[in-house]
Amino acid sequence: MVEDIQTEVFVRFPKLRGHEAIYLCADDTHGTAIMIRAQKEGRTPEALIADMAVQHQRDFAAFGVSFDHYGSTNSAANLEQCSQIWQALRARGMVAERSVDRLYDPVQKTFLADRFVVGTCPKCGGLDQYGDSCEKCGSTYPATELKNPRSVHSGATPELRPSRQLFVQLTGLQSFLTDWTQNSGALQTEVANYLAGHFLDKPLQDWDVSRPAPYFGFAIPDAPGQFWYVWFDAPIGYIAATKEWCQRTGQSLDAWWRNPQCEVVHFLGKDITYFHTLFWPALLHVGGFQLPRRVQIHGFLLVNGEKMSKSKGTFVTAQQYLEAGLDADCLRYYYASKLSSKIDDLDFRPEEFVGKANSDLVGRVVNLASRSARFVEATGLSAKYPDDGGLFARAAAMRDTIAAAYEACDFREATRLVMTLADAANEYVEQKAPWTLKKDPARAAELQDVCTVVLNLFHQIVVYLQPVLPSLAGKASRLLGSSCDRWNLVETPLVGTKVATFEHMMARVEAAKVQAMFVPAGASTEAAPPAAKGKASPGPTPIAASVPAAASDPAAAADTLAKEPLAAEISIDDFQKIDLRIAKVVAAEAVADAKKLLRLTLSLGSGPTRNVFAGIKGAYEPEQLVGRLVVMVANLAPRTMKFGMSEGMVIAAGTDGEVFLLSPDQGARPGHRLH
RNA sequence: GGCAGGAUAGCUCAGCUGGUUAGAGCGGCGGCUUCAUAAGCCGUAGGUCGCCGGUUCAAGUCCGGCUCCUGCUACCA
Repeated sequence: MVEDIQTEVFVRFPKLRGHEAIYLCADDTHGTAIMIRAQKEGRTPEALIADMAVQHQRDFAAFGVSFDHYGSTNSAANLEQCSQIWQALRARGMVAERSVDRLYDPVQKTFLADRFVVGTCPKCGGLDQYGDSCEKCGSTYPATELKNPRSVHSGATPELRPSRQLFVQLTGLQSFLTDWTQNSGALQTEVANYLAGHFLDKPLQDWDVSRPAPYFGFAIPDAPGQFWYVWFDAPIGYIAATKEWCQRTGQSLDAWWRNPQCEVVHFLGKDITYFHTLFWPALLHVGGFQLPRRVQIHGFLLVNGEKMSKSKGTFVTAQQYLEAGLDADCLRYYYASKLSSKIDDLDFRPEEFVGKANSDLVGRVVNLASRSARFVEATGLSAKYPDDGGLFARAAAMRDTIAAAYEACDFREATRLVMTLADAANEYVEQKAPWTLKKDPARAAELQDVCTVVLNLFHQIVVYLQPVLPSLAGKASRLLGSSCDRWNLVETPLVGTKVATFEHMMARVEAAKVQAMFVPAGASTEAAPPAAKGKASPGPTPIAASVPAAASDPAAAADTLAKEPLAAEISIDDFQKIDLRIAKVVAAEAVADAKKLLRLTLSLGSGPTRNVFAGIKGAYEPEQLVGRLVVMVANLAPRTMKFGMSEGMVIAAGTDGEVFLLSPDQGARPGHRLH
């Protein structure tokens, strides 16, 4: 969402200035991860990505992010563009073919990336290490050297199988790419240096762009059984999305992608830098398309200085933010006020967020309208713009400086500049004290003049912030009876117009709501080992999850005990009757006819998996459970339920309907007994 | 291990091509005000600019070394 808001602000700016600009985005849908997830959920990848598309677009809409077109890389238009670029690569003799040995999961019938294989480190004997390197001793090795290797997906022992792969040879474009990355100005200097030092200092390696079936993606037309690697078709989706937009609006694709007058700007996260700064420009070059004027790379979103991640429970979704009752414009402003053109990570700090929203937006900006509009509801604005000591002119004169900051993606600077205007305006209010003027009927004209000045300054500020706060701009428009959607409105004061009845424009942020956002159902779960996404968790990270506010409150804890008093004493023998085991969630799905139940497939490491019905539907999404470890009662007598046999029970904590699953510290494996 | 980036007030950061008493916002502290969504205004305290050395009339700013932090990368590109 950081990225989408950043891009959105960037796009609204030229639109505000009267330029023709379009904002395109698409779901990146292909690849192994999606395929396997769909398999686990027992549906087709197409069904999965269709759901994701709906969910993504709903979230974006809720944050005022308005795309001109939202596509998918799994579209006919994209297949067509991919084929065209592929032909161009073939025509230039840039495609090579050779055989490569790859690890293969015989159960899932799929080749495995190294991150999808875990086993024992060949150097230090560390358990459950990835196929590329050991996090315990730091050594690296080929996945084939891993002892007791098993597939993360199925647990099966992988086999080595030869696979015919297609490569794009990039050496011929070395000088072109060197020149573009170092001299075009499209890249941030850190990025240009990174590329120069990592890739361009030696001959570029061939790029492996094919994956053997089964693979969710596009079949390569002239290579049976081969699919394009997701990073081949993903960026081409930019062009495909443009094409779909062109078809809808009757425009020509070439007028955008092959027009030197058209500026293409990409926004992306630092994790996918090289795809967009080497392979992508290479593809564009070969395909005869316009290269991006700017590739703007941003950092990750942190929470309180820590990497935000699902596995640590600090992951907050757009939906959670909104469900906590927080305002979309506040987040937009907060992000904008922290984003510069650099790659720095963006640290979300709750107190700072509350402060910025309340002090900057409510206290300084909206407050301008709120402390002046009421006085002129009856009279409207003065017919002639009064002497304001040069305030309006000074604010108008700042337009180019503010514009330059937007243009440079330095939104932090842009919002800072605008806030200085709000400060000046509040000082003016203070000085003129309209509340004093109001008491003296003889000074009615003066009062009207003062409010005219304040509301005009407010209007300027809102226009300047329109890219960041579109919703506020709309409300200000209704108040002032004038739009706030053209940059040059800051140059001419509004005079003689009516002023509508003042209404609240923005709610103050309550700190409690921000806290609530971090404690959604199931947030404090330690999700599992290296499964799904194939990204390493950095180092040994025990359960660092956010602690529910209530639990850290002694009073609430006492209350909890009162609600559920301690049970009668038992002997150690009694306890040992219960066989508690660590289990891994292999699959999870909602039980259609049940209100509370999820059907879990649990693995104890070996032996048959267990089918367990757990009453946690209200607290956990099935997909967030897959791959994580839980604690189960393994020797509980099986019980026939309406929906089938339940062979065990999953342990969870909570009162009053709360459900918090338990997770072991890192290192515990499925099958371990709790003693 | 390789590479990149960073280290400036309690916090987040500005400090361009080296040049007067190192800045901003937030926070802290003191006061004023009451029109406004307990909002606003004024004042004030805080820094050996990571450490060591060098160049210079002059260095946070350039050069060398060191320490620490972060990220990327290491097999797959």
